[in-house]
Amino acid sequence: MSETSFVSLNRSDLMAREEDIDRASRSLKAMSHPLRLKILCVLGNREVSVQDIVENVGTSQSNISQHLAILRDKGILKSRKDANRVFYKVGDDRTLKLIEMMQNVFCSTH
Amino acid sequence: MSETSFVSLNRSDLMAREEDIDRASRSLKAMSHPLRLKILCVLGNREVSVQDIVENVGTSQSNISQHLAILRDKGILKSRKDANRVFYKVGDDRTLKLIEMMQNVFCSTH
DNA sequence: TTAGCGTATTAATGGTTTCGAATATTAATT
DNA sequence: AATTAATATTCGAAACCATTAATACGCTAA
Repeated sequence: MSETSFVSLNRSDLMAREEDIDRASRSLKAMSHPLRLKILCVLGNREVSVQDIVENVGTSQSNISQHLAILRDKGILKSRKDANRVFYKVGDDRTLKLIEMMQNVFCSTH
Repeated sequence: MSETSFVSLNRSDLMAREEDIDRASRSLKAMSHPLRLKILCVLGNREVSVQDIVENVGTSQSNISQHLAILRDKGILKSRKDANRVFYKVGDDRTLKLIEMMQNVFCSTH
């Protein structure tokens, strides 16, 4: 009875597991910086060079590079080197889907 | 047929505007702490008392209260006082939808 | 080989977040 | 009025994050 009324401790809840929570919050945290979110929006489902990201996002190359490193290290972006340049893209379909969904939720032109 | 093809540098893009980006990143940031994400998952579409949140999330009352304040101040939660207790719920449908979508994306039991 | 481009790294600084502990507030109960 | 219950607030220390500036690295082309 002390387990509260109907406020579900139910372990079968979606996202009930700590592991899911931690994974999700790590990803969200990585995405929740304005520059990083903008990077993700610039990328969308394409593969874009650092150069182009810098131009489109609008901060220094060094700053972009650091944010890209964070997104890469957290498993959100993948990179590919081609000669002189490095191309980034969103690493998996789940994340891409989440970005699209955030656009749905947050974008006013819509 | 909407978004599979390109997601572009095009300035008419969804989430192209700084304002959307900032709003989105503020919300994401508020949601991206493990305890706060867990609070949101415990809430779902229901209204739950602080007491029950404390029991279900598992940290001190003070800590929960601080996290609830952050979520409330950022416009993610709304609260209602009933005598001695305070009940919280997710503040708007957009946010609720986002939470559901994150569950879709991140939860393994699924 | 040198020069130059594109990208990454490092270090220093300043800013923000987090948590525990203590205390305050408010409402109900005795 | 005093006590207890539920929630909120404040403070300070530690940890963490972001930005700039400077520099390094790796590649390509003269």
